[in-house]
Amino acid sequence: MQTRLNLLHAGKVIFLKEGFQKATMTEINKQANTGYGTAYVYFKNKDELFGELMENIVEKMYEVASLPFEPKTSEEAFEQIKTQVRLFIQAALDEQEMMKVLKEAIGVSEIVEGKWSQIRTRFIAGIIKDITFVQEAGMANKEIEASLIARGWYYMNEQVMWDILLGEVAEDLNRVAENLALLYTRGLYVGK
Amino acid sequence: MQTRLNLLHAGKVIFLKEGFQKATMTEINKQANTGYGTAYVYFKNKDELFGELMENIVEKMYEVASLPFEPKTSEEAFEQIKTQVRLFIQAALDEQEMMKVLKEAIGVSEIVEGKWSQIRTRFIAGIIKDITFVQEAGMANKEIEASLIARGWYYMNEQVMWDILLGEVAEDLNRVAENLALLYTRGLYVGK
DNA sequence: GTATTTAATTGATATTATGTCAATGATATA
DNA sequence: TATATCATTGACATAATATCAATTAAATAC
Repeated sequence: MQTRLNLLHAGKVIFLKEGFQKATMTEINKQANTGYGTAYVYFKNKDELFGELMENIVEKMYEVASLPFEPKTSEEAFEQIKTQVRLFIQAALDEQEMMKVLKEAIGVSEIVEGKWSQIRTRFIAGIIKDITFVQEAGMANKEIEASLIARGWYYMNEQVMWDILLGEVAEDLNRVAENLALLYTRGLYVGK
Repeated sequence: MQTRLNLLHAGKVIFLKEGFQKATMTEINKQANTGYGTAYVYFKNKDELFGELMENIVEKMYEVASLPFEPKTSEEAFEQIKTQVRLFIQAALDEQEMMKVLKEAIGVSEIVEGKWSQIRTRFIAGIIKDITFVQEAGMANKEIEASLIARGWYYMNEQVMWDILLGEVAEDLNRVAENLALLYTRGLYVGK
């Protein structure tokens, strides 16, 4: 349906210009050259319209979350983890402006929060699998509770990603990935 | 001023009952037995009223953020870090219900987001100091960039704290603190 | 080619919340 | 007791939402 696509496109324009909270259905309809009621025919509300707009981001994130991880040595693990951190942050940077709007929307809209939360869940599930793998291979500390550490490790990555996105972290992507992966694999302290 | 205190108290009641977004000035005034306009005399808007209500939480968090950290050995560091994780999460749990509302408000209100962001900044600054201290004492890996790792470590703690608050993490506080501190100090992988 | 059904579009309407402000009421000071 | 100051109020203008009966357009039948 052309009108629907017009509205989605108009929505993107308005969301990028105004941010999530300030964007209004009135403006989106105006931008799409449709009458006020029209947007409500195709979308329950603003949240749902944005929900559709974030779908391709969701897909890309799912892809990153399901990357394979089967290192044979700790060194290999370190390298692979570094790569995954880079890919995760890079995926966000590829959609930087929409991601900024998305961050705002997560805080405001139940629907958007729900979708993002599913991304989180997938990542964390993936990391739990990875940790269990290296623990069983004898590479990793078995005292560690995979579900907890997976959560912590994911959050560390996500939040640093938001900071980079918002320009609050100066360091370049490689250095960030290197540091995070280093802490994760080797810990902060030297000499056991 | 009594009216002001009444409004603050009423605000707390309504925020706890309705959450941040659903709470309205109309309801708060009703709860305080004041006319509609009165709340606007004492507070610029809902955000500012909530901002005042979160002040004691802010204070408590600042206290936790400025706890001393001068370990003499890695073992001592581990213990102190574990304690600090526990204190941080416990401080949040002490105000569990208000913290839930706060989490919602962070996403919605610039004012609240700003205040919470200052808490973050203080914690991260404190952690940078702590990392630099142990690096200079030769206890910690000097390749690591303190500012990056401080950020990551803080975020890991903050997000896990929110999860515990919302009942999304089953493990008990000690186990959580133990695991996070373990990852932070020793890393996930064994045998260098 | 016209009539009829079905689908798409519309904007007026009811609703709900916000923030402002002139007017009123209460209290302290001269 | 008069007057000045301060506190309180609720009606109002504004802005956004979601709904829906009415209109317009398109597709199908005859």
